[in-house]
Amino acid sequence: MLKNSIHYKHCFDTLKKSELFSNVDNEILDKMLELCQYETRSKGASAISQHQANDFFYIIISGRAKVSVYNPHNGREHIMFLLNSGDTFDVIGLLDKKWNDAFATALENMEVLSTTVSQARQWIEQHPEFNKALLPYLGKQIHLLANQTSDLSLYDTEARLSRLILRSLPNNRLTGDIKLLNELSQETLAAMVGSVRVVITRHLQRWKQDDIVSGKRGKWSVLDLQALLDKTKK
Amino acid sequence: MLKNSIHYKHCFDTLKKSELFSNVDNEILDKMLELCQYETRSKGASAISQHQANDFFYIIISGRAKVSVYNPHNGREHIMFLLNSGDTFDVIGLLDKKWNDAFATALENMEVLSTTVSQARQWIEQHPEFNKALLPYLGKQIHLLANQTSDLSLYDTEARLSRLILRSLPNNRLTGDIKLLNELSQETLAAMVGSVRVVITRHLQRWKQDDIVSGKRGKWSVLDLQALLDKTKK
DNA sequence: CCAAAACTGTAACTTAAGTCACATACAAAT
DNA sequence: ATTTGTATGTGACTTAAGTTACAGTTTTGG
Repeated sequence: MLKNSIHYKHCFDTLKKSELFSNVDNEILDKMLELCQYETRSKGASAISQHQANDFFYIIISGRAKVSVYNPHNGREHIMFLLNSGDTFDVIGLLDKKWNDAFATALENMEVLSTTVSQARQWIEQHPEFNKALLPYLGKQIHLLANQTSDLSLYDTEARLSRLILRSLPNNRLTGDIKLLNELSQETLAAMVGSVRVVITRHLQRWKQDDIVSGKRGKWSVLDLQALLDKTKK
Repeated sequence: MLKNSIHYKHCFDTLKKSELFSNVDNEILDKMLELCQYETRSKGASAISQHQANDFFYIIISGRAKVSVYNPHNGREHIMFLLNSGDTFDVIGLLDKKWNDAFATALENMEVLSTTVSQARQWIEQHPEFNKALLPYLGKQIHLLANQTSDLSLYDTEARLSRLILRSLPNNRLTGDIKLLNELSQETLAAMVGSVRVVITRHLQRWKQDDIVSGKRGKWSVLDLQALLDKTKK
């Protein structure tokens, strides 16, 4: 991307606010941006496919994406990560060469910066100070995966759904509207907790009967936080 | 550990053969070893407990350990990793500060090197060249977790068990004795695939009836590799 | 070498959580 | 406004995979 691009400042500022790049020196960030392409993806587009995996590396400027794996034999999908502004795809693929099962799909219209995986790898090698941000970022990803693994193995669908919801609540506001529930379809929620749509609907309706949540169809609120907490511990 | 310790050479040689430390310069490895304590753990001992997590960092010299999470409400365990000679616990805890759910237990008598987490972090910061080994090592851990997540979410217990077995087969020898099955109890296998012991027994006996495997009680062999492969794809 | 402990095999039973099918409700588009 | 498509709510049915219980077998440790 050329520095005089109309998108340049926007991208620069976004990265400056991100966890991964905020501490990178301005001049170095400038150089990095020059190596990237500014691209857009429209809702539903797969940002990268299984087949071209490992060829490109993306940094998200705006819009959300899901990273998922599929089982072709029963058509089910599992969503491993939701990616937001400042996130990358696929940082895991930078670490070694064997990550090709997952792929990303745009949930909304997106702006991304793209470069090649080898270029990104080079960049990491040449900027060891970047590891100060990279290692904690990787740590977060690992925690997310570890949580999913333990949830899937140790808890039932009701507990997993309540855990997902509670984890997504902003720390300061422990009740009221549930952003997560209201922004993602039940189908998507199901794919995030490793279940299917009907089961999610069932739990939500049951909770509604028991006055744990209220609302319907994309307008939910938590009424009884403690009850929801109890559900996570079965 | 003092350089004249009787364990010194043994430890040094082990690390020299490990993925993570083999490329560290001898002199630097010497310095590192000086900062570590040589300790032993007997079978069944928890190498580290949930409560003291993040205080100590261990490098395994000999013996195996499991890293697991528990659900206290139903008593079930899930094994996230098996650790071998050259592995560390907990490398994930080095990345950030929020990893305290998992704990390690010795499956056999073990020799370990211990140091503090802050010391290990310092060491990483002071030796950025170490990242060349660390990043792929982290990549492996992430792949393992990602595989577990997708297996748990997308496949049934039979597929998960066959996947575990097939992944553990040495690449060169695709049939014959199954090392993994024969060294781990069915209870342990169950905890690795996110199921319970009886279900594992059921599948194994069913496979035996169908001439896919043969043997019993810790002496199993694969008879029909293709059939086992087919099981992974349901 | 023997007793205790741990592991394995099997059966009967229960249930969470799938599948399938369809009606309804809302949203987007022309 | 009407149509088209997507998302949601609900019921009937099926089944994988849990739970419990117990007997037989092998290993371990004193």
